[in-house]
Amino acid sequence: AVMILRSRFLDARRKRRNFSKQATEVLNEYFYSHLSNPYPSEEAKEELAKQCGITVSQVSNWFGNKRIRYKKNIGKFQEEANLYAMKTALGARQ
Amino acid sequence: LNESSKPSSSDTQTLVSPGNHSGSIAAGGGTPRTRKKRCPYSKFQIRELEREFFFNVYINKEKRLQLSRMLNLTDRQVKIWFQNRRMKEKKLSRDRLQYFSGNPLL
DNA sequence: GTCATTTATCATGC
DNA sequence: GCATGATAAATGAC
Repeated sequence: AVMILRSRFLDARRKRRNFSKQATEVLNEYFYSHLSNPYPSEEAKEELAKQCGITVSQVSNWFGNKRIRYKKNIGKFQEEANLYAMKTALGARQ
Repeated sequence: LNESSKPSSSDTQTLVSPGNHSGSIAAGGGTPRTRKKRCPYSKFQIRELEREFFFNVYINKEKRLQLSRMLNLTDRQVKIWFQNRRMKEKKLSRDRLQYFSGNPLL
């Protein structure tokens, strides 16, 4: 039984699975609403992890990847940025 | 394959953009200092590093110099490898604990 | 020394 | 075929 768990643990680490649509939504909302300083605190990471159903490490990985990929090609993310800017603007109006 | 990642003699042109580590991600205006390009180590280098890591998680200066010469790495690279390896071990322990602690065993 | 990062690379999903 | 998540070198703060 232990060996089975161990092998499953190793496999779970190796295999990559995309996050849910809702999780990506939450992460993007935070990223684009903090675009001037997209570095969530440890507490914020824990809250995001809770909301998204992922681990704090996965939140850190997501923000690390997002920051570098956004910086390397801002143009590619312009549409996405406008979308979430619009979304938060409408949300604040309610 | 790749046994040499040491900047032996005059290799200092495998260097890249700065280590922008301050606040925003908008590329800071000045000081484009150089950062060494990330160079994955060979299987042989990893095997020897892991072998030493198994004996002691903290490596002393003499073994470090010895290893760096054997693997054609700088002593700084060996030092940093051990630092990163200790962090990896810590993360593995955290993940194991989280995975095997009370939760669905699916 | 630790540790949050940056950056490139690897592995997988689709 | 790239998008995406995870990992491996390398840096810097402390």
